[in-house]
Amino acid sequence: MKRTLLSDIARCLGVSTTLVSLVLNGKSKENRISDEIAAKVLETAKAMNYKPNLVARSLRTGQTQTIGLIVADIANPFFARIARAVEDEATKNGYSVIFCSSDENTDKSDKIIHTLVERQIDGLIIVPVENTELQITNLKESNIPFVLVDRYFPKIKTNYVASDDYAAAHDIVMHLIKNGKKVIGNISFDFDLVHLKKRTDGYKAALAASGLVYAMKLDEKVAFHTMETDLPLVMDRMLQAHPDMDALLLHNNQLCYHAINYLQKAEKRIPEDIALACFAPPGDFDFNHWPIDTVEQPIQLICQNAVQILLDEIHQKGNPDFKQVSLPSKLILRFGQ
Amino acid sequence: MKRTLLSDIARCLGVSTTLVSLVLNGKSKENRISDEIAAKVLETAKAMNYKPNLVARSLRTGQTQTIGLIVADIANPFFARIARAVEDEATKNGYSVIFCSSDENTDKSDKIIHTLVERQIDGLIIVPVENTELQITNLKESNIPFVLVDRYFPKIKTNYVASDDYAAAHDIVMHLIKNGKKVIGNISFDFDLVHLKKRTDGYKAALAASGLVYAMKLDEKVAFHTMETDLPLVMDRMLQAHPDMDALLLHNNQLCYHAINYLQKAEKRIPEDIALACFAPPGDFDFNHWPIDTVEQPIQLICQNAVQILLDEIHQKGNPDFKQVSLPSKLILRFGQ
DNA sequence: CTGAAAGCGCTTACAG
DNA sequence: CTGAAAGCGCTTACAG
Repeated sequence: MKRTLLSDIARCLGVSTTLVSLVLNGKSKENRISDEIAAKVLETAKAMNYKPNLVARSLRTGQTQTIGLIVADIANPFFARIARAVEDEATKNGYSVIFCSSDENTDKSDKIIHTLVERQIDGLIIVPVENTELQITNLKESNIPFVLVDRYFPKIKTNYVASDDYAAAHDIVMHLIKNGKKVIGNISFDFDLVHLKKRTDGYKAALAASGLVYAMKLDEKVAFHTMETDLPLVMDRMLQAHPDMDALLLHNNQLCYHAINYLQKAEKRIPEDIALACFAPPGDFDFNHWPIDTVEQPIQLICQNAVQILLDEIHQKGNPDFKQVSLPSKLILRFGQ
Repeated sequence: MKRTLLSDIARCLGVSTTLVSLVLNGKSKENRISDEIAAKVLETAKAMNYKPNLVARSLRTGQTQTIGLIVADIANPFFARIARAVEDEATKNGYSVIFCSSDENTDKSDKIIHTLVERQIDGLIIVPVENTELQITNLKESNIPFVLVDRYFPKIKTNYVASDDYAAAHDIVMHLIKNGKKVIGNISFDFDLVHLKKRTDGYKAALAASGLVYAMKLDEKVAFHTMETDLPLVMDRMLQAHPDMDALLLHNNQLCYHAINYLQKAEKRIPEDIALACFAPPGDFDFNHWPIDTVEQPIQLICQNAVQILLDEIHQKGNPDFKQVSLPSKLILRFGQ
């Protein structure tokens, strides 16, 4: 069955395509099109099952009503939630979203950005990979609106929406301390990304504020792609240097799962012997057997803000001021007081 | 900075856009374009940082190199994995993917399909919602290639790739029985979808094959959107009717989390008092404290197959035969033998 | 109140 | 070996 075109409707009614286009786009009033003919157009379009070709419209208007979303890995629940939140906010505004996974890989990130730009997306929501400052700078120069999310580069002036990692790390470590923990470790990733650095800074600040000493051997990093094998080695090292370690802050939920695994094998009790706290997607530890403190980032709010900022910029091109938003996380404290 | 067009390159070199287009699309040889000029075109395109406008190309060729993906909820880890697997296979073949969440809602599914069709996607991968037979039939008539995934409608002839739910349910219940369980419950969703029915059929078959009686009060369903509150009520009813219930098959992982919760409150041991088995995304219970049997569907294989079938159909339009694939799941048995 | 015509940026028969 | 021209299906000044 051939698809109906604007011109089919026009021919069928003996009017111009201009007329039909105007009516179907709800511009009858502004163009003083008679109610009678407008009604007939609407009716005929429906009867002929007309569906506009959005590609043609896009070529003409220069707008695709599509935004690109770049995350590290859509299969990871944290990014899956970001995707959903972006989708909802975009859909509400008539936009669709094309997603791509960067796998924290610089080259892949570069390719993805190019593809998305060639596809003429109207804007981009990006969870940036480390060492992509140049890609982001180039993007700025090409005048394509974008908003960084979850992470950002302090040296580049861009829009971004992130969460308050420093405060969250500080506060959750304070909770550990308040519950008697004194030798607290910190495990991050070896990414050169500022949000991780801020978490570590927050951790350090909490120690300092409580008069606890900071020990280098309790402040470690693992490689993201090999965390499963790295984590036990790191924990071995930490416990060897500080056998009295009694709590641990982990920079994401997967690290925490591996830590649980490690502690079970080592027959340490959680949280009595070693308490765990980590950054995790909302709800992630709700059904976990062990009471683990988590920092839940306000994903939905972050994405709503990000999409809104993006759409604002799309609609008033050439806006020179950047929006930089930091939203508070939620602490879920599952043990002690 | 203005974007470079084909015509800019042509003008710059004093050749036609035809020439430039042919070269950039790697058709120099077929059109016997001199190596010299081809090289110059390539060089200039690079120097001018040319990025083709894929929207214009799409309008001309009638192909968008985009596939639409409709899942129930991209934030759900199961569907997030589907998204990732689809993305990888699509990207490998030069396609991008637009995703949409249906929320198991018929109207939403209808809207999404329309939007995607208007956007001229070349094909669709769909996890269909219940009661959308009509939508799927209409899609067939509009000649847009599509493949159903995870679920399908037995009454409609379409492409689909699913997993062998009957065998998986049968086999995992057999494992419960083999380990001494005799009063086994089954909790599904109240969706009118055949894959769920097959799971229940497999459950029944395992009971029958083992000489265990099937009890209606042990075979229950909950409403998807209210499972959290429904599940405890259902389990109350089951245990009231059969206080000796010693195992339970749950049709997805979330149900299982709520069941764990329930059993902990009831101070029942897992698996000694009541063993649990469920369908779950790969790896989902790897870090769980309780040894729970899971059926892991071969998501990656399903999606690779689905995308391949879709692309085959896109490239040889009017292909009349439907591919219907059922792939074996993997059983992860975590207790007993 | 309505229509003829140009144009978005490509690709691709067709001609030479 | 290369180019002029049509056309994909819309939207939108512009004219009347």
